[in-house]
Formats: sequence, structure tokens, C-alpha cells
Amino acid sequence: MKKVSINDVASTSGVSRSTVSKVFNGYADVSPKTRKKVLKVADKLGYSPNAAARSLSSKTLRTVALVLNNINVTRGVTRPLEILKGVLTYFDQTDCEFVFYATDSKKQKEKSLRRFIQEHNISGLLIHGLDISEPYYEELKTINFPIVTIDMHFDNPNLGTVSVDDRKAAFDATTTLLDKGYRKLLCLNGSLSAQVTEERSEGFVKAYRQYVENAEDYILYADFDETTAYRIISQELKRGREFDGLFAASDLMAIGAMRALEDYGLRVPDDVGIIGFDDIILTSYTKPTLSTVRQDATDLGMMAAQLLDDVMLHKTGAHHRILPHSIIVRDSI
Amino acid sequence: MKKVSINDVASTSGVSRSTVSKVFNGYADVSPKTRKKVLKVADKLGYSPNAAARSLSSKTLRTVALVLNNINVTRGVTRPLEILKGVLTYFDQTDCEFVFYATDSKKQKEKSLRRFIQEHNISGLLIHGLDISEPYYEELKTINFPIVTIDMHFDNPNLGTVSVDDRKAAFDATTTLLDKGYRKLLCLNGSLSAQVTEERSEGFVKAYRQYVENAEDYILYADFDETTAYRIISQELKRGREFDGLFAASDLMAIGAMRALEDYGLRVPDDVGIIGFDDIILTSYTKPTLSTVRQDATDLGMMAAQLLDDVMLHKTGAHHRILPHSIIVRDSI
DNA sequence: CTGAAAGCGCTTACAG
DNA sequence: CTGAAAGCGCTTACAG
Repeated sequence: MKKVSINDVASTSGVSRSTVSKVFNGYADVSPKTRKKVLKVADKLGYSPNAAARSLSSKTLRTVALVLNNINVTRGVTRPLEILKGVLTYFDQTDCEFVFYATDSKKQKEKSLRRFIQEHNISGLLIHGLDISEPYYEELKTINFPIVTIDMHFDNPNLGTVSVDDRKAAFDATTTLLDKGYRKLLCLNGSLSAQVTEERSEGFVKAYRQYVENAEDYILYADFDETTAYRIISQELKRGREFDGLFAASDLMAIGAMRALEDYGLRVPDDVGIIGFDDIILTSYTKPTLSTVRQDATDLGMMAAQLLDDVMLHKTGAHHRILPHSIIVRDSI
Repeated sequence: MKKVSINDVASTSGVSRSTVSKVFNGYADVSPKTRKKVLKVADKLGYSPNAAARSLSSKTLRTVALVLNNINVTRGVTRPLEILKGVLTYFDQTDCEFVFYATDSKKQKEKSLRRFIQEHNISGLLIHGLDISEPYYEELKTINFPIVTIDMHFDNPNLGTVSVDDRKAAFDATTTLLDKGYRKLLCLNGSLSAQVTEERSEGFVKAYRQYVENAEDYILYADFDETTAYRIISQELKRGREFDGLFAASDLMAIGAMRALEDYGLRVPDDVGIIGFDDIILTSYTKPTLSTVRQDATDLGMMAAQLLDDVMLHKTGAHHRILPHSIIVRDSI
């Protein structure tokens, strides 16, 4: 496959490079006749403008990046893929170049976000999945650049954010449990290194303190993982902890807890009602099926892309956009 | 954030652009002293070579692309993400630039693979998920370029391929069913528009014809999807089709079939034994848990990346590398 | 409406 | 060991 450049198109259609460029960039000051000829030749030659050259020379071409941290740590969690899908769906209808970048703690140490941005001439960036202990998290606190964070917010007024209202979502989940008549609740929250964790605690407390004094005391911290949840709940049961309703901050933890309860001889939802978070696919396949808080990750991705686009075009300042959540009631409560 | 270019580094460290470039490309003919100084300045300035410029000017820089078709059509299938992970894992340890490209039928019509390759100066490409009716499938038949296809093979000797041995895998799955004593089998195969389908049919037939005359007659074609599988199996049952063992060409179909059987009043594995294909996460969560053919998609991605790298470096010609599969026996047989 | 020329940020022979 | 210069494939004022 030999390369065909703008020069080839120019010479074989008998016009200058400038003109070819204008045609491909939709400038109006080209005669219809010329335009047509150029397009025809380009098509015959199989010409497509080189992205690197465009990115180098153009002042207006925008390239946006989606940075995903810790991809695929857990099988069964398709969230990153869904976010990616949403982001692509949005940017496919724009003229932006799209760059995807998967990172992790190690890579973050080697290359700062600023450098990545420079390297790829990024004009706007979406980022998801950071732990509060990671380098990029630190960097985001002070950076000034068109960035939209997904599921994380910072004090930094330069950053846009998109997420569900985690406080409200946790409040709603807890309230759902209470409405069903469960009164002795437990909240199996995620890792404190995740930003959403604290907010979910607050939501739980806000709802539950209508019934108990120190609602905080009924919160356990885990790591979003099924196995850990299984271990923790098993322990609690052995220690004699009594509860009849459980709000877990991830579906995987809810599933782990469900297994622990079963193994201990308790039944869901008769002895203990459970509600999870995320609405991953597994929730429809467990027995009993799992009630949960649904947040549509594809919508979240689209929303993030939209916000970033608005920010880049100065249609709006950076701010926090909320994705609506919903409570899905299945058989576990 | 103001950009810092090679010129900035050159001038503030008092050397030429050439020298800075040499430092960053690991050339040996730079004095240790100069190298150190340049690196220090670059670090202070936050300099990182611009990828577009490098890609434009360098004759040696390799950029590889992963093209994924129809990402995320089905929730719960993490395969694309796992492949991506494997590919990244491999290329992270090389000096290749990595480009990710999500496509679909519509995009394929708009931009040929050749054009994509030109646009991004690609020197090697990985591709997954094509249907035989799609434009890129057609294009791949004749293209001559370093390409490794994942889960598809072509007569085109220029292309490398990586996959499990689908014929053998289907044979092994069927044999497993037979070994467990099931004798009246049914094969619920995927769509004929997927390439693996025919091979799996062959594997099924090869194993089953030891027991029946026209093993072909016991193959049904669906589309890998749970709902369709449910519908088809329900129909067959109503029509009076009798079988005590089912090999499904995807776990999702196996699950759909399982539900159809249950709804019809049959029990798995007592009345009908089921084995699926892929080992998606759901298999461990259904009741009964699902036996299946395991293929590790992350390994597949790594293997594909490895092969592509070898081909690009002329360490080997394009050929077919087989990923080992294994039979996972769970409660459904 | 068209094209010559400068420039984007690099790399790479090549001369010294 | 170092640097001047050409070139990668484009875009974009600018002159005509």
C-alpha cells in the first residue's frame, strides 16, 4: 500500500495543495467545478488527509481524549466500555479527533496528564476511574484545562463533572429498604479511597437517622469487591451482628453479601432485604434477582462528552451535571 | 497551559534541536553531560515530544491500531474490553504508538480500512468483531498490510490470525456432553454471518456422528443472543423436539435456552445437560452454574499483539496462532 | 476563486 | 560529539 498525499491529489487534478486542502475543510471559496474534480480524484486515489499533519498544522482542529484508569480490573463490570460507547456516540457526530488512553498507577507516575495533553495536542479531556491516592488525582486538583471528570468531583473550579447524585441515590436506596419495612439496616460501603464513598455514607445516614440515633455506626467499609464483601458479611454474622436490610454500594458487593447470608443460613429477601448499586448485568441473573440503583453509563459518557464540548466551545463554564438515577426493584427486597 | 516544544528545551539548555531529539530517541552519540542537562531542562519545562510531529517526521516510529467493531452491543459481554486490555498490556512494553478505533457498519461504509490506515499512519493493525456482510470484511480479503485478525480467518495469506480452534472446541464440548451420557443432542449455533459458526458446526458433527447418522440435522442457527435462543428453544420444545443435551455456541444462548427449558418444565441438568461457549462472567452466577468452553480474551489480545509485532518486524510471516481453550465443567451437565 | 509561501514540531542524513 | 538544513503532510493568512 503506497501512501497518497495531498500533493498527489493536487497534481493529478491540476490544482494547488491549498485548493485541495480547502475542499477537504469545507471552505466556501472553491468553485463547484474544482471541488467536484478534486473530490473525484481524491476518491479514485484513495486519499484521506493525514491526521498527524492536520493536528500539527491546524489551529482549529480539536482533539479530545478519554482517559480510563484501571480498565478491566473486575470481570463482569462493563462500565468502562459503556462510558466509552457513550463518549464515542457523542463525538462521532462532531469533527473532533478522538484519542483513547488507558492508564494505571504505574503509567501515571511515568507521564503526567499535562505531558499526555502536550504529546497529543489535546484540546479537551474526559477522565474516569481515578483513586484518590493516584498521581492524576493530585494533578487534577490544580490543573487549568478543559476537563470533565466522570464520577469524581474536585474543588477545582476549572473542572467539569458528571455523575449521579450519589448522596441522593444512597438516600433513595436506603429509603426503599425502609419503605419495605426493613428497620435494622446495614450499609456496606465502598473503599474510602473512592470519592463517591463518603457521599453514599451521607445519603444512608440521612435516610436512616429517622429511625436510629447513630446511623453512622451501621456503615461498614469494603472495596467494592465481591469476595471482600463475602468475607466481611460472614464475619459480621459470626460476630452476632443483626440486620434485616442491607444497602451495598456496588452490585458485586451485594452479590457477595447475598452469598454470605445464604451460606450462613439466612434467606433473601425473607430474612434480609438487599439493594445494590450500579445495575450491572449480573443483577438480573442472580437468584433472587437483585434490586439496585441504576445509572446508565452510556448516558453518563454522552453527558460527559456533551459537557466537555460545551466547555471547549465556551458555551458554558465548567460545572457539575447530574445524571438521573432510578431505583430498580427486583426480588431481593 | 502553554505548550513547550523542542525549541524551548534546545534554547534553554543551550544545544540544538537535533541534540535534544537525539537525547529523547536514545541515540548514543550524545555526551553524558549534554544528555543529562537536556533531560533536566526538559523535566523542568515539562516537555514531552509531540506525537503528531514524531509520527509525521519519523521513518521508524511504529503506530499500531486496534479496530473493534460493534462495541458493546450486548451488556454483560466484556470480551472487547478484555481483548483491549491484552493488546495494551503487550504494546505498553514496546515503543509503539497505540491507536484505538471503534467502528460499525455505518462508519465502515464512510471510511475504508485503507483510508484509516493512511489517516493515522498506521504500520500494523489488529481487528476484531467483523460480520461477514460488512465492508471491512470484504476489504480484508485482498488487502496487503501487516494485519492480525482476531477470531476470523481469511484466505488472504497476508493476514495473520489468532483464535481458539473452534472446530476442536466444539468437538470437545460435544464430547463432554456425550461422555456424561447425554445421547440426544442439539447444537444451538450462532449466526451464519459469523465466521466461527461453520467451524463449530463441523466440530459438533464430527463428535456426534459417532452416534447418529445425520448429525447436521441437529444443528439450529441463531444469533448468539439470549432472547433469540429463548424463543427458538421454546418453539422447538413446543414442536415436540426431543433432546437431552445442548451445546450452545455462546453462553448467552445457553442461558436463554436454560430459561426456555425451565419455563417448559424441564430441569437442567437432570432432563437436559447444557454446555455453552466463552466463559463469560454470568456462567458462575446462573442456577445451575453453566458449563462452558473457556477462552481467555485477554490472552487472545496479547497473543494477537505479539503476532502483529512479529509480523511487522519480519520475525515471522503471517499465520494462524491458536489460543488453547479448556472445558469448564459446572453444574449444568 | 486560486496558489505561493510560511509554519506546525519533530527526525534524520550529513558535514564538520 | 554537535548542529544546520531538508523534509514529513498538512493549514492558513495573504496576494492576486
